[in-house]
Amino acid sequence: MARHLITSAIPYINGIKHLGNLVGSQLPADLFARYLRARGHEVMFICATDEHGTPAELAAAKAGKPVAEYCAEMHEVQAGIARGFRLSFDHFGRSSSARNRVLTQYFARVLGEQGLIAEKSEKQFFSIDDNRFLPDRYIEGTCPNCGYERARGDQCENCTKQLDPTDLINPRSAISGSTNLELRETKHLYLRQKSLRDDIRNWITSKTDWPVLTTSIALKWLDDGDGLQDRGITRDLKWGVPAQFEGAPWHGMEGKVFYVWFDAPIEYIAATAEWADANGKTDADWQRWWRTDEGADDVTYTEFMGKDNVPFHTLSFPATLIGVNRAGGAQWKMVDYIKSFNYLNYDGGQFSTSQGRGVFMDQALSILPPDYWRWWLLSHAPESADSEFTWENFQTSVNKDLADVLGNFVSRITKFCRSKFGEALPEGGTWGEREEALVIELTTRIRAYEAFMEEKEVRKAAAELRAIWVAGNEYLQSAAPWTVFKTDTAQAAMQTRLALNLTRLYAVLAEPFIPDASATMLAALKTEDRSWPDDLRTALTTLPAGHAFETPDVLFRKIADEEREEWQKRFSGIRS
RNA sequence: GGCUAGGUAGCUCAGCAGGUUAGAGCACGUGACUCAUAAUCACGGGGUCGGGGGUUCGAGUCCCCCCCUCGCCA
Repeated sequence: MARHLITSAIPYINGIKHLGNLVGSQLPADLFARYLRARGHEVMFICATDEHGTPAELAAAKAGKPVAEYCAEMHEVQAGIARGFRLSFDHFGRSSSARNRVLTQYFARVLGEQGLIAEKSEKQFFSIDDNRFLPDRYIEGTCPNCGYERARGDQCENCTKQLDPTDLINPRSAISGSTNLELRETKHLYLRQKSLRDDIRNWITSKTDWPVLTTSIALKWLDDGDGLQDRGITRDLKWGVPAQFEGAPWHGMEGKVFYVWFDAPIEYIAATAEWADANGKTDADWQRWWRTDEGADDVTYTEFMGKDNVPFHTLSFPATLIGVNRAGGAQWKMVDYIKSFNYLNYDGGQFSTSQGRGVFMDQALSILPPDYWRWWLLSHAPESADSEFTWENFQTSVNKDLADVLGNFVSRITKFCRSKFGEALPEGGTWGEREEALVIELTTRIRAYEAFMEEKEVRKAAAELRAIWVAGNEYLQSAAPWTVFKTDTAQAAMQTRLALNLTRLYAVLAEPFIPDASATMLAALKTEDRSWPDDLRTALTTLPAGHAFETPDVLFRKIADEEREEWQKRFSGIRS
């Protein structure tokens, strides 16, 4: 019995995420959380929406709504889709919550008191017509290097040259197109990460069991070029956590907010506090997950994210926590393991939110139930390298694995039993060599499955689970109760009873991957016994002779070629 | 240009403290079975492990060079 804190990278608020986002963080995190719960561990699984920043303000303006209202609505939309995919968050929070505002300001204050925050003055473009400062990438102009007329202030997309907004010829606002810009002096806070470089490096290098993908990205940022740079943690915006507050160790930050990447990871903690608020718990109840001085010592904390999020989770957020812990007051839990993922590509190119390319979460649910997506995405998770979604692969994988191997197993044994013995587990017969051999094989495979799940080796766990399903079909095929029935009814009864117990076992083992089908299987077997198969002999005799069941409908219908072709066409275009 | 990861059967991938005839799933072929969602099970064909050198008794597995893909950074 252990305590596991699990967080998934928090999705940005301005729209519905695509399947690549889902498989890179929320879905594998959910798999892990469900598995650990099934094993009887205490789990706190946290996610949230990341709501601050310029993109949210602009999206709200485009929708003609106040930004707070827009975020509240989009949060509900994303929460609904998460439920649709059966993501089992203990809490799905909001980075715009009061809890996050308080915590973010608290962390900033302590960092300031520790001398880890510097004030810097700099010049930034202010758009008079938009009445706002413009982030680098929201300024467009002519590239001084290649003459491309739509270069962005951070980089020219045409010649890839890195730019400073002031380099641009004829700069204009990307929001309104206005050229009525002026450079204004503005003051910002910087997190002095540079001074924490050695602490961060020591911490990273102590994590010898992390995926190379995670540590190599972190070390690269630590050491490349001039090494880790101090990072601006405030912005000239209205929508965010106010940077000037009572007790702040600085002045003159009125009208400024913390940068979205400063408050977003703090939301992991805040969302746990939101969980406590929403469930009538006390501060101590959430602090025992995050405060090592308040009982979080025995917590194992695992983060899930796509590779683009790694720098923030290996450098900026740890820098914040190291700095605050240094103050000697509250001691905050740092991550124990970061599971990072590569990208999922779509049919020969990239998924793209901005271009609307690929399949988005709401669209996916509108054409097929969540288990189909969960199974395909997890069994093809981009762990060792980028992987690719194609409709053909999706169709054959899902039809073969779910419909033929698992679904048909359940179908054939329940229907066979119903026609020969009726809808209750039949009595009689004794185990022989074939059954003993099955116990040995399943024991080996289930122990391997457990190991892969604990190591968060998602694809390998999926492959092992599938092999466990196949073992059931092999058993039935060689036992052939339909033939045995003709000469030895009792023996056929034993074989049937065993196979129906296998069905319960499959429901328990597969629950982290395909929770809906798992629930359907248990309901059909009229049992709520989800006990984990520590001992296979026990697991395969859990349902006794005489136990009634219901023959379920088809568990997974197959995807037809015509459907696949239609979807292929429908999703090849651009989402509006 | 620098760096990370990768280039293994038609497809998706595993393998690598270096060691007998290189593995899995899908696809393909043959057979078995008929309980089942035209499902299942068995067997089989198929790879000069990106290319070239080197170390070694022996190299997808280590070293060097080159080519290609993806990403990050400059």
